[in-house]
Order: sequence, then structure tokens, then C-alpha cells
Amino acid sequence: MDDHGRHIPPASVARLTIYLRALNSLLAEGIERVSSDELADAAGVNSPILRKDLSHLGSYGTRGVGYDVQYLNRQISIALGLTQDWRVGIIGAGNLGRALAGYPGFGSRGFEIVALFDADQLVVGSEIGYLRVSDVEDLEEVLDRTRTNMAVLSVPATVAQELCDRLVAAGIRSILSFAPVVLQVPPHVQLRKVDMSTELQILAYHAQRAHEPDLDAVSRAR
Amino acid sequence: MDDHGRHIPPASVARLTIYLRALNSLLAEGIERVSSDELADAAGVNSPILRKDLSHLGSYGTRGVGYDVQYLNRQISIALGLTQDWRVGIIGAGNLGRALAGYPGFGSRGFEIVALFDADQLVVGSEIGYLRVSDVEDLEEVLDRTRTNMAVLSVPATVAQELCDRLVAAGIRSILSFAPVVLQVPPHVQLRKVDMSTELQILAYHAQRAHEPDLDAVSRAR
DNA sequence: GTCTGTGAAAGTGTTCACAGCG
DNA sequence: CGCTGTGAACACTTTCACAGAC
Repeated sequence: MDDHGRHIPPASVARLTIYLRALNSLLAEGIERVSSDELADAAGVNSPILRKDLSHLGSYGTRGVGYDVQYLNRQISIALGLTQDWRVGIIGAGNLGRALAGYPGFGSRGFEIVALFDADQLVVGSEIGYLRVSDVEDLEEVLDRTRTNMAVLSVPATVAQELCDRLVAAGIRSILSFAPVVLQVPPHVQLRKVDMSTELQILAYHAQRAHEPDLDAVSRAR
Repeated sequence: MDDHGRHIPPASVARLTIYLRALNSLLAEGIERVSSDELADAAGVNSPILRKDLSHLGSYGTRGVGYDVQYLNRQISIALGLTQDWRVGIIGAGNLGRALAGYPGFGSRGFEIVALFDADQLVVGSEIGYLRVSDVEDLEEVLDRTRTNMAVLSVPATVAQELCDRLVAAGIRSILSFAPVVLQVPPHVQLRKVDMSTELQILAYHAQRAHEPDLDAVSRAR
């Protein structure tokens, strides 16, 4: 099936980002070639699924040899759309917004943080990293001037939908939200959510099950 | 199929946490009863999957009527293991650790933050929220004294594996990591990862595709 | 009549085994 | 002979349609 370059399954896209990071680490260590076994190991997945994932992009390996680290790195970047410049605006300069602004993995790899907003007049105008905090009042104007094309929402739940609406109205089509609410966006807008209390609750579920062992047939069957 | 109370599929567990939040909102608004359509709407999913998810827990609705908000809330909490107390330690009191320590959704709903660690002597001993920052040197002792049973890793990538190993050695069996590295844990330890640059990369992929429309047959077929 | 609960069907993702290229 | 790339089998998830309780 010649999928190459088209329609990568979502589950596969998520893993490709992990392979990218693993490849960067290998590159930093001066390693130039990897087998699917080695790369899968570095990424914490099994090798058949790694090969399947890569097969969605094309045939970038050499049979009997493996993959060229630099070349594969480049091909995955292209497939994920990381060759274009992404200009990120962070809405909310609380602890979370500040943590994101200083996050090392962001600046590298095609993402540049170009705007940082807050509603608190004590914070507006102050400098965080290399950025001056803009007033959220001026959201539309600053987004436009900085040519922001991706937004991160790190604001309290109560104002998240309102700000989300303003982002959409301002033409932003990719939003990553940390607010613990369900946000409504029109279908042409990409919205992803990161929710820390959800993550803890999922951990709690599994921890609880591990504690009361052998309550279901599944664990017996394996 | 009488699954009730056993082995909830992972995809379903993730959504149950969302229903919980939606139910809490409804409760706050004084709403006592919901239909699957209404609750699905509030949670941002479709109603058949909501009913399927709830069917894994048991029959807690009334046909022709709907669900009692308070009762369903309680049943989901029980199923997810949120009735027991979870005592959370946060390793790393940088911006991210501080954001997590102050996160409103944590304290509620069964999670109590009982310890906060850092390696920086300028931060150790200072107060953040209601907590005094402990020295990561004393990790094992403080985890033990505070009876911590869940850990959040918000430390730089370079030291994440080392601290992860210490947490595991100290008997922690549930870890939520924000460090952008692949961590190795023994099979009895539950590890979840939140990775912000991965999330941005996934957004980039979809944004890029939306921009170059109609490149694949799938969009035509729908 | 309304709305839940659930089998059966469709769709998606993962594993496996091996054909085929270097 | 080693390691990639992939069809075919298997497992999991979602959707659908409707039987059955209230």
C-alpha cells in the first residue's frame, strides 16, 4: 500500500515525534546509523511498530543496514510539517505560561515563541526570557503584528472559552490548551488538550487495579 | 457482557475522567439529572460512546429518564479509584512544579500534594502555597514520612531518569513525568508522560495538512 | 413515548511472519 | 545473511441500530 506522504494515522504521528527526539539524542552522541531495533529501544516502543510507522512516510532505510540518523530525522521533520516556521503565542503568563516560555524543547525544532500575554497589569510589560509580556487587551493586534500562527492557552478555566473564541476570531487555527475545560471550536481549528488532573486520575485507576490483583480474568489469561 | 467493575478499556478510562469533570460542573450549576445526550455534549463526545463507556461500570441510569448527576459522579469516582486518598509528591519546584503545586484541580478530587522537592539550595526551605520545599537529597526520607504514593516529575531531562530510579527504589508505583525523555521503569510501576513539544508537533502536522487541502483520498471520501 | 444499555458491524491500530533488497 | 518493508491475522475502539426498562 503506497501511502507515502499522505494521511499518516494519528497514533503513528504521535510516535513519530518520539522518534524525532530519539534521533536527535543519537545525533548528539555522534551516532550516524541505527537499526530499527536500536531506534525502537531508544524510543521505548517495539521494532515492528516502528517499521510500520516509518513505512507510512516511504522507504528511507537500507535493508541489511538500517537508517541514516540525519536523513531519517530530516524526512520525519518534513512529514510532520516542521520545516515551516511555527510562531507560537502563549496566552497566560502565570507559572505554567512561564514554564512553557522557558521550555527548552520549544525554541528548537521549528517553534518560536513570539508573544506572551497576561491580563494582570502587574505582569504586563515585564520581561520573561527574551519576551515582554503583552496586555491580553491587545491580543488581536499583537498576534497580527507578530504573525503568530499557533497558540497555547495557559489561563484559568473560567476565561478559557472566551479567549479561545478571540483566538479563533483572530485567525489562529492551531490551539494547545492546558485549561481544564471542554472547549468548543469550529471544525477548521485544530485543538489539542493537555490535562494534568486527567493524567493523575488515569494513574490512580491503574494503581488501584495493581493493588487489588487478580480481580479479572484478563490478568490471569496473560 | 457483564464487565461491570472489571477491566475498563484504556480509551474509556480517559473519557471517564472528562465525564467526571462535566458532572462536577453540572452539580455546581445545581443540575440534578442529565440525559446521555446532554452529558455527552458537556463532555464534548457523542452520546453512543458515552453510554458504551458507562455500560462498563454498570447500569446506573434510568431508561426514559437519564442519570442522577450526584450518583453517577460517585460511581465513576469509585470505578476510577478516586475514593482512596492519593498523596502526591512533586519533584522539581521550577515554574512547572510551582504551576502544578498551585493547580486548582489537583487539591480537589482526592489528590493532595504533600511534598515538593528541589535541588536548588536557594529554593529549598522556601514556601510555595502551603508547602515548604524539601531538599531532593532527603527525597527518600520525606517521601516516607509524608506517605507519598504518587509522584510528579517536573525536572530537567538530564536528571529525570536518575530521579525516576530513586522514586521507584523508594517504593513509588505511579509516576507522571513532564520530562521530555523516554524513561525506563520496571513493569510494576505505572508511568505516564505529558510532553508539550510533542503536542505542538502533532498540531503542526494537522495544521500543515489543513493548509494543503485535498491531497489525499480520505478527505474526498467523507 | 423516551432514553438507556448492548450486541453486531465497521473502522482503526498492533502484532506477526516473512518476502525481498542490499 | 541481516534488516527493512509489508500483507495478513489479530485486537481494540467506535459506531450503529434497536431491544427493553421506565
